Amino acid sequence: MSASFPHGSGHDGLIRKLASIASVSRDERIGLQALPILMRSFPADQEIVRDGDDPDHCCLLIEGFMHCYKQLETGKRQIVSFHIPGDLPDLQTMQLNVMDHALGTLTPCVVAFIPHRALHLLVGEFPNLAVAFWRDSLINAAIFREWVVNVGCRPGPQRLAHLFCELFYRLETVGLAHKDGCEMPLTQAVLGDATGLSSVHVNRMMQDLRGRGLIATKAKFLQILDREKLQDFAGFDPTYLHMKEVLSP
Amino acid sequence: MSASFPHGSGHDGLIRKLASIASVSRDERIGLQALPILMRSFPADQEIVRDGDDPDHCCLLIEGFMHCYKQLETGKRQIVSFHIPGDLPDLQTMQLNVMDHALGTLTPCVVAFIPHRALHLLVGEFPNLAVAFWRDSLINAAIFREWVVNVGCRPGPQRLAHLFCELFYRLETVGLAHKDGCEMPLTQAVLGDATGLSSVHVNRMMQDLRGRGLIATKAKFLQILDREKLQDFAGFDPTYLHMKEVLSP
DNA sequence: CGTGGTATTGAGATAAATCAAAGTCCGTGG
DNA sequence: CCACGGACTTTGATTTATCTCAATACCACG
Repeated sequence: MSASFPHGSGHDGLIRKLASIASVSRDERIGLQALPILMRSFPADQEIVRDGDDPDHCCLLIEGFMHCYKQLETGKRQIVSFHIPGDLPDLQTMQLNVMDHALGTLTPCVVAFIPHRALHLLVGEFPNLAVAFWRDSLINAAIFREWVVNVGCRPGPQRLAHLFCELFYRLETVGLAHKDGCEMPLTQAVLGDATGLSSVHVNRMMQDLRGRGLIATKAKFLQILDREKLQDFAGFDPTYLHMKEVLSP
Repeated sequence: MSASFPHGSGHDGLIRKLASIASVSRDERIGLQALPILMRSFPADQEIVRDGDDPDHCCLLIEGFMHCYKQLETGKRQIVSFHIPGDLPDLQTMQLNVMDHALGTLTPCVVAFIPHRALHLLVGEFPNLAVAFWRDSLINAAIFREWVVNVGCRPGPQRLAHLFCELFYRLETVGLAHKDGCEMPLTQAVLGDATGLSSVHVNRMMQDLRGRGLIATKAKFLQILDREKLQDFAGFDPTYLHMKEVLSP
Protein backbone atom coordinates (compact mmCIF):
# COMPACT_ATOMS: atom_id res chain seq x y z
CA MET A 1 0.00 0.00 0.00
CA SER A 2 2.47 2.62 1.10
CA ALA A 3 4.56 1.23 -1.75
CA SER A 4 2.03 2.48 -4.28
CA PHE A 5 1.57 5.88 -2.61
CA PRO A 6 4.95 7.52 -2.17
CA HIS A 7 3.73 10.12 0.32
CA GLY A 8 2.71 7.55 2.86
CA SER A 9 -0.47 5.75 3.78
CA GLY A 10 -3.55 7.66 4.76
CA HIS A 11 -2.91 6.95 8.43
CA ASP A 12 0.58 8.38 8.34
CA GLY A 13 -0.62 11.46 6.51
CA LEU A 14 -3.41 12.07 8.99
CA ILE A 15 -1.17 11.59 12.01
CA ARG A 16 1.44 13.91 10.53
CA LYS A 17 -1.23 16.51 9.86
CA LEU A 18 -2.70 16.41 13.36
CA ALA A 19 0.70 16.32 14.99
CA SER A 20 1.54 19.52 13.13
CA ILE A 21 -1.32 21.39 14.80
CA ALA A 22 -1.60 19.75 18.24
CA SER A 23 0.27 17.21 20.29
CA VAL A 24 -0.95 13.66 19.69
CA SER A 25 -0.52 11.00 22.38
CA ARG A 26 0.50 7.41 21.82
CA ASP A 27 -3.01 6.13 22.44
CA GLU A 28 -4.42 8.66 20.06
CA ARG A 29 -1.95 7.52 17.41
CA ILE A 30 -3.08 3.95 17.89
CA GLY A 31 -6.68 5.04 17.55
CA LEU A 32 -5.87 6.95 14.38
CA GLN A 33 -3.99 3.95 12.96
CA ALA A 34 -7.11 1.84 13.43
CA LEU A 35 -9.30 4.10 11.30
CA PRO A 36 -10.80 2.36 8.28
CA ILE A 37 -9.39 4.27 5.33
CA LEU A 38 -10.10 3.80 1.66
CA MET A 39 -7.50 5.08 -0.80
CA ARG A 40 -8.49 6.06 -4.32
CA SER A 41 -6.86 7.69 -7.31
CA PHE A 42 -8.59 10.29 -9.47
CA PRO A 43 -7.76 11.99 -12.74
CA ALA A 44 -7.45 15.77 -13.01
CA ASP A 45 -10.55 17.99 -13.11
CA GLN A 46 -12.83 15.55 -11.39
CA GLU A 47 -15.55 16.63 -8.98
CA ILE A 48 -15.20 14.57 -5.80
CA VAL A 49 -17.89 16.15 -3.64
CA ARG A 50 -20.75 18.10 -5.14
CA ASP A 51 -22.36 21.28 -3.90
CA GLY A 52 -25.42 20.26 -1.88
CA ASP A 53 -24.11 16.79 -1.06
CA ASP A 54 -24.32 15.29 2.41
CA PRO A 55 -21.30 12.97 2.45
CA ASP A 56 -20.71 10.30 5.07
CA HIS A 57 -16.92 10.54 4.96
CA CYS A 58 -14.10 13.06 4.91
CA CYS A 59 -11.27 13.33 2.42
CA LEU A 60 -7.58 13.44 3.24
CA LEU A 61 -5.51 14.55 0.28
CA ILE A 62 -2.45 12.33 -0.14
CA GLU A 63 -1.11 13.43 -3.50
CA GLY A 64 -1.98 16.18 -5.96
CA PHE A 65 -3.80 19.52 -5.83
CA MET A 66 -7.48 19.99 -5.11
CA HIS A 67 -9.74 23.02 -4.89
CA CYS A 68 -13.03 24.07 -3.33
CA TYR A 69 -15.24 26.26 -5.46
CA LYS A 70 -18.70 27.63 -6.01
CA GLN A 71 -20.34 27.80 -9.39
CA LEU A 72 -22.71 30.76 -9.80
CA GLU A 73 -25.74 30.80 -12.05
CA THR A 74 -24.19 33.74 -13.85
CA GLY A 75 -21.60 31.34 -15.23
CA LYS A 76 -18.86 32.74 -13.01
CA ARG A 77 -16.92 30.39 -10.82
CA GLN A 78 -15.07 31.29 -7.64
CA ILE A 79 -12.41 29.08 -6.18
CA VAL A 80 -12.45 29.56 -2.42
CA SER A 81 -9.47 27.39 -1.48
CA PHE A 82 -6.61 25.32 -2.80
CA HIS A 83 -5.60 22.11 -1.08
CA ILE A 84 -2.29 20.32 -0.98
CA PRO A 85 -1.22 16.92 0.36
CA GLY A 86 -1.95 16.61 4.08
CA ASP A 87 -5.06 18.80 3.90
CA LEU A 88 -8.54 17.74 5.00
CA PRO A 89 -10.48 19.76 2.46
CA ASP A 90 -13.97 18.81 3.60
CA LEU A 91 -13.44 18.22 7.30
CA GLN A 92 -16.41 20.48 8.00
CA THR A 93 -18.76 17.77 6.72
CA MET A 94 -18.24 16.09 10.09
CA GLN A 95 -20.36 18.87 11.61
CA LEU A 96 -22.23 20.57 8.78
CA ASN A 97 -24.75 18.45 6.93
CA VAL A 98 -24.87 20.18 3.58
CA MET A 99 -21.93 21.04 1.34
CA ASP A 100 -22.17 24.72 0.43
CA HIS A 101 -19.53 24.35 -2.27
CA ALA A 102 -17.93 21.69 -4.44
CA LEU A 103 -14.61 19.90 -4.03
CA GLY A 104 -12.63 18.71 -7.02
CA THR A 105 -9.21 17.69 -8.25
CA LEU A 106 -6.98 20.06 -10.18
CA THR A 107 -4.33 17.48 -10.98
CA PRO A 108 -4.39 13.69 -10.75
CA CYS A 109 -4.87 12.98 -7.06
CA VAL A 110 -4.69 10.25 -4.47
CA VAL A 111 -7.38 10.72 -1.85
CA ALA A 112 -7.96 8.83 1.41
CA PHE A 113 -11.60 8.55 2.48
CA ILE A 114 -12.37 8.28 6.18
CA PRO A 115 -15.94 7.52 7.33
CA HIS A 116 -17.59 10.10 9.58
CA ARG A 117 -18.86 7.34 11.80
CA ALA A 118 -15.33 6.18 12.61
CA LEU A 119 -14.13 9.75 13.11
CA HIS A 120 -16.97 10.55 15.49
CA LEU A 121 -16.23 7.47 17.56
CA LEU A 122 -12.58 8.41 17.68
CA VAL A 123 -13.07 12.02 18.76
CA GLY A 124 -15.62 10.77 21.29
CA GLU A 125 -12.90 8.65 22.83
CA PHE A 126 -10.14 11.27 22.45
CA PRO A 127 -11.54 14.78 22.93
CA ASN A 128 -8.06 16.13 22.32
CA LEU A 129 -8.37 15.01 18.71
CA ALA A 130 -11.59 16.98 18.38
CA VAL A 131 -9.59 20.00 19.47
CA ALA A 132 -7.00 19.28 16.80
CA PHE A 133 -9.72 19.12 14.15
CA TRP A 134 -11.26 22.30 15.48
CA ARG A 135 -7.87 24.00 15.29
CA ASP A 136 -7.46 22.85 11.71
CA SER A 137 -10.87 24.32 10.88
CA LEU A 138 -9.84 27.60 12.47
CA ILE A 139 -6.65 27.79 10.46
CA ASN A 140 -8.65 27.21 7.31
CA ALA A 141 -11.02 29.99 8.35
CA ALA A 142 -8.02 32.28 8.82
CA ILE A 143 -6.99 31.50 5.25
CA PHE A 144 -10.48 32.35 4.00
CA ARG A 145 -10.25 35.67 5.79
CA GLU A 146 -7.00 36.45 4.06
CA TRP A 147 -8.56 35.53 0.73
CA VAL A 148 -11.35 38.02 1.38
CA VAL A 149 -8.65 40.64 1.89
CA ASN A 150 -6.82 39.48 -1.21
CA VAL A 151 -9.76 39.72 -3.60
CA GLY A 152 -11.26 42.65 -1.75
CA CYS A 153 -8.44 45.11 -1.79
CA ARG A 154 -5.22 44.09 -3.46
CA PRO A 155 -4.46 45.12 -7.05
CA GLY A 156 -3.89 42.40 -9.65
CA PRO A 157 -0.16 41.86 -9.37
CA GLN A 158 -0.14 41.92 -5.57
CA ARG A 159 -3.09 39.58 -5.51
CA LEU A 160 -1.32 36.95 -7.55
CA ALA A 161 1.90 37.47 -5.66
CA HIS A 162 0.13 36.96 -2.36
CA LEU A 163 -1.41 33.72 -3.54
CA PHE A 164 2.00 32.49 -4.65
CA CYS A 165 3.51 33.35 -1.28
CA GLU A 166 0.78 31.43 0.50
CA LEU A 167 1.09 28.34 -1.66
CA PHE A 168 4.86 28.32 -1.43
CA TYR A 169 4.69 28.68 2.32
CA ARG A 170 2.16 25.91 2.75
CA LEU A 171 3.98 23.54 0.40
CA GLU A 172 7.18 24.21 2.28
CA THR A 173 5.49 23.25 5.54
CA VAL A 174 4.71 19.77 4.21
CA GLY A 175 8.07 19.37 2.54
CA LEU A 176 6.83 19.79 -1.01
CA ALA A 177 8.67 22.98 -1.89
CA HIS A 178 12.14 23.42 -3.33
CA LYS A 179 14.62 26.02 -2.19
CA ASP A 180 13.78 28.38 -5.02
CA GLY A 181 10.16 27.65 -5.74
CA CYS A 182 7.55 24.95 -6.07
CA GLU A 183 5.40 22.97 -8.46
CA MET A 184 2.49 25.09 -9.58
CA PRO A 185 0.29 22.97 -11.80
CA LEU A 186 -2.39 25.66 -12.03
CA THR A 187 -3.48 27.15 -15.31
CA GLN A 188 -3.95 30.88 -15.62
CA ALA A 189 -7.68 30.32 -15.90
CA VAL A 190 -7.63 28.57 -12.53
CA LEU A 191 -5.56 31.35 -11.00
CA GLY A 192 -8.14 33.75 -12.38
CA ASP A 193 -11.03 31.89 -10.77
CA ALA A 194 -9.17 32.01 -7.46
CA THR A 195 -8.23 35.69 -7.56
CA GLY A 196 -11.34 37.08 -9.17
CA LEU A 197 -9.41 38.16 -12.27
CA SER A 198 -9.93 37.15 -15.88
CA SER A 199 -7.43 34.69 -17.32
CA VAL A 200 -6.24 37.31 -19.78
CA HIS A 201 -5.54 39.68 -16.95
CA VAL A 202 -3.77 36.97 -14.97
CA ASN A 203 -1.50 36.50 -17.94
CA ARG A 204 -0.63 40.18 -18.03
CA MET A 205 -0.11 40.40 -14.28
CA MET A 206 2.24 37.41 -14.42
CA GLN A 207 4.26 39.25 -17.03
CA ASP A 208 4.30 42.18 -14.67
CA LEU A 209 5.66 40.01 -11.84
CA ARG A 210 8.28 38.54 -14.18
CA GLY A 211 9.20 42.02 -15.33
CA ARG A 212 9.78 43.04 -11.71
CA GLY A 213 12.17 40.15 -11.29
CA LEU A 214 10.04 38.54 -8.60
CA ILE A 215 9.17 35.23 -10.23
CA ALA A 216 9.95 33.07 -13.22
CA THR A 217 7.92 30.20 -14.62
CA LYS A 218 9.06 27.20 -16.55
CA ALA A 219 6.50 24.59 -17.44
CA LYS A 220 4.58 23.86 -14.27
CA PHE A 221 7.25 25.18 -11.92
CA LEU A 222 7.01 28.51 -10.15
CA GLN A 223 10.44 29.90 -9.43
CA ILE A 224 10.61 32.50 -6.70
CA LEU A 225 13.54 34.73 -7.54
CA ASP A 226 13.56 36.85 -4.41
CA ARG A 227 11.33 35.69 -1.63
CA GLU A 228 11.76 38.74 0.56
CA LYS A 229 10.96 41.09 -2.27
CA LEU A 230 7.97 39.03 -3.34
CA GLN A 231 6.53 38.99 0.18
CA ASP A 232 7.09 42.72 0.60
CA PHE A 233 5.50 43.43 -2.73
CA ALA A 234 2.46 41.29 -1.90
CA GLY A 235 2.16 42.51 1.67
CA PHE A 236 2.39 38.88 2.75
CA ASP A 237 2.63 38.16 6.46
CA PRO A 238 2.48 34.42 7.26
CA THR A 239 1.01 35.01 10.72
CA TYR A 240 -2.45 34.13 9.44
CA LEU A 241 -1.31 30.59 8.62
CA HIS A 242 -0.73 30.00 12.34
CA MET A 243 2.06 27.52 11.65
CA LYS A 244 4.68 28.37 14.19
CA GLU A 245 2.48 28.67 17.24
CA VAL A 246 3.22 26.85 20.44
CA LEU A 247 1.52 23.47 20.52
CA SER A 248 -0.55 23.10 23.63
CA PRO A 249 -0.95 19.64 25.20
CA MET B 1 -27.74 43.12 35.71
CA SER B 2 -30.12 41.72 33.17
CA ALA B 3 -32.16 44.81 33.98
CA SER B 4 -29.49 47.03 32.46
CA PHE B 5 -28.98 44.82 29.39
CA PRO B 6 -32.29 44.29 27.64
CA HIS B 7 -31.09 41.38 25.53
CA GLY B 8 -30.31 39.22 28.52
CA SER B 9 -27.29 38.45 30.60
CA GLY B 10 -24.16 37.07 29.05
CA HIS B 11 -25.01 33.59 30.26
CA ASP B 12 -28.44 33.60 28.65
CA GLY B 13 -27.01 34.88 25.40
CA LEU B 14 -24.32 32.23 25.33
CA ILE B 15 -26.73 29.42 26.12
CA ARG B 16 -29.15 30.63 23.47
CA LYS B 17 -26.33 30.79 20.95
CA LEU B 18 -25.05 27.30 21.65
CA ALA B 19 -28.54 25.83 21.80
CA SER B 20 -29.13 27.21 18.32
CA ILE B 21 -26.28 25.16 16.88
CA ALA B 22 -26.27 22.01 19.03
CA SER B 23 -28.35 20.46 21.75
CA VAL B 24 -27.26 21.52 25.24
CA SER B 25 -27.95 19.30 28.23
CA ARG B 26 -29.11 20.45 31.65
CA ASP B 27 -25.69 19.86 33.18
CA GLU B 28 -24.05 21.77 30.40
CA ARG B 29 -26.43 24.66 31.00
CA ILE B 30 -25.49 24.68 34.65
CA GLY B 31 -21.83 24.70 33.72
CA LEU B 32 -22.38 27.58 31.33
CA GLN B 33 -24.31 29.52 33.98
CA ALA B 34 -21.33 29.24 36.28
CA LEU B 35 -18.93 30.90 33.86
CA PRO B 36 -17.37 34.07 35.20
CA ILE B 37 -18.51 36.75 32.80
CA LEU B 38 -17.63 40.42 32.72
CA MET B 39 -20.03 42.78 30.96
CA ARG B 40 -18.81 46.05 29.52
CA SER B 41 -20.20 48.82 27.36
CA PHE B 42 -18.25 50.49 24.57
CA PRO B 43 -18.83 53.50 22.36
CA ALA B 44 -18.95 53.19 18.57
CA ASP B 45 -15.74 52.81 16.53
CA GLN B 46 -13.68 51.38 19.33
CA GLU B 47 -11.04 48.73 18.78
CA ILE B 48 -11.66 45.91 21.28
CA VAL B 49 -9.01 43.42 20.18
CA ARG B 50 -5.98 44.46 18.20
CA ASP B 51 -4.31 42.68 15.31
CA GLY B 52 -1.41 40.70 16.79
CA ASP B 53 -2.91 40.48 20.27
CA ASP B 54 -2.96 37.27 22.28
CA PRO B 55 -6.06 37.73 24.41
CA ASP B 56 -6.93 35.58 27.41
CA HIS B 57 -10.69 35.82 26.96
CA CYS B 58 -13.40 35.61 24.32
CA CYS B 59 -16.08 38.17 23.51
CA LEU B 60 -19.79 37.51 23.33
CA LEU B 61 -21.64 40.35 21.69
CA ILE B 62 -24.78 41.25 23.64
CA GLU B 63 -25.87 44.46 21.97
CA GLY B 64 -24.75 46.42 18.93
CA PHE B 65 -22.80 45.70 15.76
CA MET B 66 -19.13 44.74 15.59
CA HIS B 67 -16.75 43.98 12.76
CA CYS B 68 -13.50 42.13 12.13
CA TYR B 69 -11.09 43.80 9.77
CA LYS B 70 -7.54 43.97 8.53
CA GLN B 71 -5.72 47.19 7.96
CA LEU B 72 -3.18 47.04 5.11
CA GLU B 73 -0.03 49.11 4.89
CA THR B 74 -1.34 50.52 1.64
CA GLY B 75 -3.96 52.36 3.65
CA LYS B 76 -6.75 50.11 2.46
CA ARG B 77 -8.93 48.38 5.00
CA GLN B 78 -10.90 45.20 4.48
CA ILE B 79 -13.74 44.21 6.75
CA VAL B 80 -13.87 40.42 6.83
CA SER B 81 -17.00 39.96 8.95
CA PHE B 82 -19.87 41.70 10.65
CA HIS B 83 -21.13 40.53 14.02
CA ILE B 84 -24.52 40.87 15.62
CA PRO B 85 -25.81 40.10 19.11
CA GLY B 86 -25.30 36.46 20.03
CA ASP B 87 -22.08 36.15 18.01
CA LEU B 88 -18.72 35.07 19.40
CA PRO B 89 -16.55 37.17 17.12
CA ASP B 90 -13.20 36.04 18.43
CA LEU B 91 -13.94 32.50 19.54
CA GLN B 92 -10.91 31.34 17.58
CA THR B 93 -8.62 32.90 20.17
CA MET B 94 -9.39 29.86 22.32
CA GLN B 95 -7.24 27.84 19.91
CA LEU B 96 -5.13 30.29 17.91
CA ASN B 97 -2.62 32.31 19.86
CA VAL B 98 -2.25 35.35 17.65
CA MET B 99 -5.01 37.57 16.31
CA ASP B 100 -4.55 37.89 12.55
CA HIS B 101 -7.06 40.74 12.38
CA ALA B 102 -8.66 43.36 14.59
CA LEU B 103 -12.07 43.38 16.23
CA GLY B 104 -13.95 46.60 16.87
CA THR B 105 -17.35 48.13 17.49
CA LEU B 106 -19.36 49.77 14.74
CA THR B 107 -22.08 51.08 17.02
CA PRO B 108 -22.20 51.44 20.80
CA CYS B 109 -21.95 47.87 22.08
CA VAL B 110 -22.39 45.73 25.14
CA VAL B 111 -19.84 42.94 25.23
CA ALA B 112 -19.52 40.00 27.62
CA PHE B 113 -15.96 38.83 28.25
CA ILE B 114 -15.39 35.18 29.14
CA PRO B 115 -11.92 33.99 30.25
CA HIS B 116 -10.28 31.29 28.11
CA ARG B 117 -9.28 29.46 31.26
CA ALA B 118 -12.89 29.00 32.32
CA LEU B 119 -13.94 28.02 28.81
CA HIS B 120 -11.20 25.43 28.53
CA LEU B 121 -12.19 23.88 31.85
CA LEU B 122 -15.79 23.78 30.75
CA VAL B 123 -15.20 22.15 27.37
CA GLY B 124 -12.85 19.72 29.10
CA GLU B 125 -15.72 18.66 31.29
CA PHE B 126 -18.35 18.75 28.50
CA PRO B 127 -16.82 17.68 25.18
CA ASN B 128 -20.19 18.25 23.57
CA LEU B 129 -19.75 21.97 24.15
CA ALA B 130 -16.44 21.84 22.33
CA VAL B 131 -18.34 20.39 19.40
CA ALA B 132 -20.82 23.25 19.56
CA PHE B 133 -17.97 25.77 19.49
CA TRP B 134 -16.36 23.89 16.63
CA ARG B 135 -19.64 23.99 14.73
CA ASP B 136 -19.91 27.71 15.31
CA SER B 137 -16.40 28.16 13.92
CA LEU B 138 -17.37 26.14 10.87
CA ILE B 139 -20.44 28.24 10.20
CA ASN B 140 -18.30 31.34 10.42
CA ALA B 141 -15.87 29.78 7.96
CA ALA B 142 -18.77 29.12 5.59
CA ILE B 143 -19.66 32.80 5.77
CA PHE B 144 -16.06 33.74 4.95
CA ARG B 145 -16.24 31.46 1.91
CA GLU B 146 -19.35 33.22 0.72
CA TRP B 147 -17.64 36.57 1.21
CA VAL B 148 -14.79 35.42 -1.01
CA VAL B 149 -17.38 34.64 -3.66
CA ASN B 150 -19.12 37.95 -3.09
CA VAL B 151 -16.04 40.08 -3.42
CA GLY B 152 -14.46 37.82 -6.02
CA CYS B 153 -17.16 37.62 -8.62
CA ARG B 154 -20.33 39.55 -8.05
CA PRO B 155 -20.85 42.97 -9.66
CA GLY B 156 -21.42 45.99 -7.40
CA PRO B 157 -25.19 45.98 -7.03
CA GLN B 158 -25.41 42.21 -6.51
CA ARG B 159 -22.57 42.36 -4.03
CA LEU B 160 -24.37 44.87 -1.84
CA ALA B 161 -27.66 43.06 -2.25
CA HIS B 162 -26.07 39.81 -1.15
CA LEU B 163 -24.64 41.39 1.95
CA PHE B 164 -28.05 42.84 2.82
CA CYS B 165 -29.68 39.45 2.39
CA GLU B 166 -27.14 37.85 4.70
CA LEU B 167 -27.48 40.47 7.41
CA PHE B 168 -31.27 40.41 7.26
CA TYR B 169 -31.27 36.65 7.48
CA ARG B 170 -28.90 36.54 10.43
CA LEU B 171 -30.70 39.30 12.30
CA GLU B 172 -33.96 37.47 11.75
CA THR B 173 -32.48 34.34 13.28
CA VAL B 174 -31.80 36.15 16.54
CA GLY B 175 -35.09 38.01 16.50
CA LEU B 176 -33.64 41.40 15.64
CA ALA B 177 -35.29 41.88 12.25
CA HIS B 178 -38.64 43.38 11.41
CA LYS B 179 -41.04 41.96 8.87
CA ASP B 180 -39.96 44.34 6.17
CA GLY B 181 -36.33 45.03 6.98
CA CYS B 182 -33.82 45.63 9.74
CA GLU B 183 -31.68 48.19 11.46
CA MET B 184 -28.60 48.85 9.36
CA PRO B 185 -26.39 51.27 11.23
CA LEU B 186 -23.58 50.96 8.68
CA THR B 187 -22.25 53.94 6.78
CA GLN B 188 -21.60 53.64 3.08
CA ALA B 189 -17.89 53.83 3.80
CA VAL B 190 -18.20 50.78 6.03
CA LEU B 191 -20.21 48.93 3.39
CA GLY B 192 -17.46 49.80 0.95
CA ASP B 193 -14.74 48.37 3.20
CA ALA B 194 -16.76 45.17 3.48
CA THR B 195 -17.52 44.75 -0.21
CA GLY B 196 -14.27 45.99 -1.66
CA LEU B 197 -15.96 48.97 -3.29
CA SER B 198 -15.32 52.68 -2.80
CA SER B 199 -17.85 54.57 -0.74
CA VAL B 200 -18.78 56.65 -3.76
CA HIS B 201 -19.51 53.51 -5.71
CA VAL B 202 -21.52 52.06 -2.85
CA ASN B 203 -23.65 55.17 -2.97
CA ARG B 204 -24.33 54.72 -6.67
CA MET B 205 -25.03 51.03 -6.33
CA MET B 206 -27.52 51.74 -3.54
CA GLN B 207 -29.30 54.12 -5.87
CA ASP B 208 -29.33 51.32 -8.41
CA LEU B 209 -30.95 48.94 -5.91
CA ARG B 210 -33.50 51.58 -4.96
CA GLY B 211 -34.21 52.22 -8.61
CA ARG B 212 -34.90 48.54 -9.10
CA GLY B 213 -37.46 48.68 -6.33
CA LEU B 214 -35.55 46.17 -4.19
CA ILE B 215 -34.76 48.26 -1.13
CA ALA B 216 -35.47 51.58 0.50
CA THR B 217 -33.51 53.30 3.25
CA LYS B 218 -34.66 55.71 5.85
CA ALA B 219 -32.20 56.88 8.44
CA LYS B 220 -30.49 53.75 9.73
CA PHE B 221 -33.21 51.37 8.66
CA LEU B 222 -32.92 49.09 5.63
CA GLN B 223 -36.31 48.34 4.19
CA ILE B 224 -36.51 45.25 2.01
CA LEU B 225 -39.28 45.86 -0.47
CA ASP B 226 -39.36 42.45 -2.10
CA ARG B 227 -37.35 39.78 -0.39
CA GLU B 228 -37.77 37.17 -3.11
CA LYS B 229 -36.68 39.57 -5.82
CA LEU B 230 -33.75 40.80 -3.78
CA GLN B 231 -32.49 37.27 -3.12
CA ASP B 232 -32.91 36.30 -6.77
CA PHE B 233 -31.12 39.42 -7.88
CA ALA B 234 -28.23 38.79 -5.48
CA GLY B 235 -28.05 35.06 -6.13
CA PHE B 236 -28.51 34.57 -2.41
CA ASP B 237 -29.00 31.03 -1.14
CA PRO B 238 -29.07 30.80 2.68
CA THR B 239 -27.76 27.23 2.70
CA TYR B 240 -24.28 28.47 3.56
CA LEU B 241 -25.53 29.86 6.86
CA HIS B 242 -26.34 26.31 7.99
CA MET B 243 -29.19 27.50 10.17
CA LYS B 244 -31.90 24.97 9.57
CA GLU B 245 -29.85 21.82 9.86
CA VAL B 246 -30.87 18.96 12.09
CA LEU B 247 -29.33 19.35 15.51
CA SER B 248 -27.40 16.25 16.48
CA PRO B 249 -27.25 15.23 20.14
C1' DC C 1 -28.57 77.47 14.45
C1' DG C 2 -23.98 76.07 13.60
C1' DT C 3 -21.09 72.06 12.79
C1' DG C 4 -19.20 67.62 11.76
C1' DG C 5 -20.17 63.56 9.79
C1' DT C 6 -22.67 61.41 5.96
C1' DA C 7 -24.69 61.21 1.51
C1' DT C 8 -24.85 62.66 -3.16
C1' DT C 9 -23.32 64.55 -7.68
C1' DG C 10 -20.09 65.38 -11.52
C1' DA C 11 -16.10 64.75 -14.33
C1' DG C 12 -12.03 62.52 -15.55
C1' DA C 13 -8.70 58.72 -14.95
C1' DT C 14 -7.61 53.78 -14.62
C1' DA C 15 -7.79 48.97 -13.74
C1' DA C 16 -9.67 45.18 -15.48
C1' DA C 17 -13.05 42.70 -18.63
C1' DT C 18 -14.17 41.17 -23.12
C1' DC C 19 -13.62 39.52 -27.69
C1' DA C 20 -11.01 37.66 -31.09
C1' DA C 21 -6.91 36.08 -33.15
C1' DA C 22 -2.23 34.13 -33.00
C1' DG C 23 1.26 31.65 -31.01
C1' DT C 24 3.25 27.96 -28.12
C1' DC C 25 3.59 23.74 -25.92
C1' DC C 26 2.96 18.87 -25.40
C1' DG C 27 1.24 14.36 -25.79
C1' DT C 28 -0.51 11.00 -29.11
C1' DG C 29 -0.75 8.19 -32.89
C1' DG C 30 0.66 7.25 -37.40
C1' DC D 1 10.37 10.73 -35.64
C1' DC D 2 7.16 13.79 -37.31
C1' DA D 3 2.60 15.69 -37.89
C1' DC D 4 -1.57 16.65 -35.76
C1' DG D 5 -4.86 18.31 -32.36
C1' DG D 6 -6.16 20.29 -28.20
C1' DA D 7 -5.22 22.88 -24.32
C1' DC D 8 -2.93 26.65 -22.68
C1' DT D 9 -0.59 31.20 -23.19
C1' DT D 10 0.13 35.47 -25.30
C1' DT D 11 -1.10 39.66 -27.92
C1' DG D 12 -3.98 43.55 -29.58
C1' DA D 13 -7.96 46.49 -29.59
C1' DT D 14 -12.02 48.05 -27.51
C1' DT D 15 -15.37 48.52 -23.79
C1' DT D 16 -16.81 48.74 -19.14
C1' DA D 17 -16.80 48.87 -14.22
C1' DT D 18 -14.99 51.11 -10.73
C1' DC D 19 -11.88 54.63 -8.55
C1' DT D 20 -10.38 59.17 -7.45
C1' DC D 21 -10.84 63.83 -6.53
C1' DA D 22 -13.48 67.61 -5.48
C1' DA D 23 -17.52 70.02 -4.71
C1' DT D 24 -22.11 70.33 -2.84
C1' DA D 25 -26.20 68.91 -0.20
C1' DC D 26 -28.26 66.88 3.70
C1' DC D 27 -29.01 65.72 8.34
C1' DA D 28 -28.76 64.91 13.41
C1' DC D 29 -27.08 66.61 17.38
C1' DG D 30 -25.41 69.64 20.77
